Amino acid sequence: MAVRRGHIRYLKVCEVENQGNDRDSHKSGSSVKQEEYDMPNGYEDHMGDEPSDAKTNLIINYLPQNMSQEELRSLFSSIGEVESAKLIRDKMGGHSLGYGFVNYVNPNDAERAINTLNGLRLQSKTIKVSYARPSSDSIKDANLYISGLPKTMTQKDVEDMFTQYGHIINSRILVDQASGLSRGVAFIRFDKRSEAEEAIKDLNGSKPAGASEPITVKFAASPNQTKNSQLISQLYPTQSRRFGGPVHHQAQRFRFSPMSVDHMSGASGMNVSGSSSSGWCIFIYNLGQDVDEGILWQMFGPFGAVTNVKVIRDFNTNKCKGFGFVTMTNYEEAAMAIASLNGYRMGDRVLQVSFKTSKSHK
DNA sequence: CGACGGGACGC
DNA sequence: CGACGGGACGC
Repeated sequence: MAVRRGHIRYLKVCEVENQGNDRDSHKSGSSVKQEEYDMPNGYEDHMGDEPSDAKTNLIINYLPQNMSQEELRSLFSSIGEVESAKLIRDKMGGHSLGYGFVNYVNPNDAERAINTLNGLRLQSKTIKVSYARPSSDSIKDANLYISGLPKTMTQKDVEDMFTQYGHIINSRILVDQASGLSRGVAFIRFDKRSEAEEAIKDLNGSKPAGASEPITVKFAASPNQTKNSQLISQLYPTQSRRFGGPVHHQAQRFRFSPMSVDHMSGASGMNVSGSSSSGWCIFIYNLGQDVDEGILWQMFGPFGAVTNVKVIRDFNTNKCKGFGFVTMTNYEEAAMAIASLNGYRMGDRVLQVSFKTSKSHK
C-alpha cells in the first residue's frame, strides 16, 4: 500500500499560503488551503430535507495520479469508518481524474478528516478535502473560461469581478511558464451553472476597469476536448481503426472530388486552397454536435501525420456547429484521407471532406 | 503545481 | 436545407 499511516504525521504541516493574502481567504478557491469548514451553501438552512450524507460526504481533490481507490479509502479510513470511497476515473481510459469522494459513516469523522487531511502532501500533490456539495445537475458545467484579461489582474481581482454572480468554488489564472506572468486567461468555477450563465451574460464583451480591450467569458471546454487530452488520446488511442486505416484498396469508398489526387502534387498552384506553410488544411462538414477533437484525431490519424484538429463550436453551448478542420503535413496523405473519408457515414450523417477553401465564398 | 461531480436509491 | 476558424482550455 503506497499510502502509509505515517502520512498523518504531516497533517497541517503544509498549509499553503494563498499568494500572501489572507483576507477573504474563504473565497480563494484555487489554493489548497481551505480555512472554513462549514457546510456548503444553503445547507445550514434546511437540515430537514438535505441528503443524509450532507455532513459525511467529502470531495477530495488533487489526488496523485497513481493513487487507487483502495488507497484513497485506506487513507481516509485512518480517521474513521468509511461508508464508501469513490475515485473518479476517465470514462474511456479508466485513469484517475485526480479527485474522488469519501463518505463517512459518522459526521464527526468527516469533519476530522477535513481538519486533518486537507492540505496533506502526497507525492508531489497537496490534496484538498472539503464537503461535497449535493449531487445535482445544476452544479455541472459551471466552469468558465475567461480570456483577454489585463495581465495585471490578480486572482483576487478576477474573483472580485465575478463574485457578485454567485458562489465561486474555484478560480485560477494561467501564467506563462517561463516568466510567471499572467497570460490573461482565467478559469472560474461557480457553484451553479445558472450563476455562470449570468456572469457570461453580464461580463462577456465587457471591459474591466481600466482595460482597453473587452474580455471573453464563456463556458470552459470540457477537459476531454482540450489539447492536452488530444495528445493523450493520440498516445493512447482508444478506439481507432473505427474509421479504417490507410488501406491500399479503398476504391469502394472513394468519391470523386475535384480537388483530390494527381496533377497538383506540388504546393505550387495551391495557395488558395488547403495548403499552408504548416501543412494541408482539410474541411470537414456535417459533423454531429457532440463530436470532439479526439474523434477527428481518430479519423485522420490513420492516414498520416496530423498536426492540428479543430472542432468549431457554438460560443454559448460549446456544441459543434457541424464542421471542423484538420491539418495534415503531407499532401499525399491528406488526399488519401479526403478520398477515403469524404462521403463517410457517421451515424446518420454523411460527411463532406475536402481541402479547405479560401476565406470568403462558399 | 492540482481535471469539482460518480453512482444509485429505478419502475 | 445546412457550409470554411483564428490566441490563449490548466503554469
